[in-house]
Amino acid sequence: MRVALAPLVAGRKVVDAGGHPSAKFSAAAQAAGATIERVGRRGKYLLVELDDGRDLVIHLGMTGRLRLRAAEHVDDPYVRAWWALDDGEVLELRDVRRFGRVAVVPRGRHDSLPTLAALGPEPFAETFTPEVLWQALRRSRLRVKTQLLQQRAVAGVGNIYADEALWRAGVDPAVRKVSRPQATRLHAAIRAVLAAALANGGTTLRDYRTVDGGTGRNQDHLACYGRAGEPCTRCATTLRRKVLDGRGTTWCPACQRR
DNA sequence: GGCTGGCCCTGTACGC
DNA sequence: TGCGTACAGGGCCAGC
Repeated sequence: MRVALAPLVAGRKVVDAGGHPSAKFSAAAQAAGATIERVGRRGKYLLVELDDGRDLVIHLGMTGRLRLRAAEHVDDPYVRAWWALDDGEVLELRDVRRFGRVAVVPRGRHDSLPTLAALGPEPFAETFTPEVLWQALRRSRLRVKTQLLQQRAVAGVGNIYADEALWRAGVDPAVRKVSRPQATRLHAAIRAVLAAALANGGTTLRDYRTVDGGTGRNQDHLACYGRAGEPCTRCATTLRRKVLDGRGTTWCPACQRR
């Protein structure tokens, strides 16, 4: 997403902007008048650096999608925020379920976005090591899957990739204590699952789209998520599903023993 | 400070 | 066919 978006908007001035009146999107208008310097990313957040020392922070939520279109008016009730650029194009955040979020904050000041402020290391950063993951996980008594979703131990792992990584690592998503060898396997699994997702262009379940409007292919490569009732590809045991701390969770009761 | 559970929101699937 | 209900999910927040 960031890679596709950055060359299209960097250097462009935001001549006008607006957002849905809800608290989640109304801040979009505050970017008007600023010029986009570069586009960065932290976890699931896009950080659009503005030339006036502020960051436009965009979280796509579950169903959010950014797209560029020509300026002529298109009536789309699901556009929650928009930024008109000086080249005549409009960057739009289309988010059917309004789970996304937009904020404009002084550069690096992310206090208003607690999850971003407390975000763990990037999964492919050198600082993210098996030891770092193990130390982070053992600091809390939350279930291991819940910790992954909190983004504190590592950034960018959502529900789908948490299930996939835990399955690949052979770790029960419900455990509250992870051994060092389990953490090592989980570290490798997280990187492998995210690398595969990137290589496949993302995971398309219902509403997800890439920046150019296409769909990802990773859903065709999922080994665990969404396959409850089907045989585990590793041991042929029937995969099961349950709600864990409010999130749908699929796991193999044989491969992922406590 | 850490943890839990509820809430937001809307399209889709399913049962009646 | 049409209606009602359950479900999905990321992150915030109130309450414990």
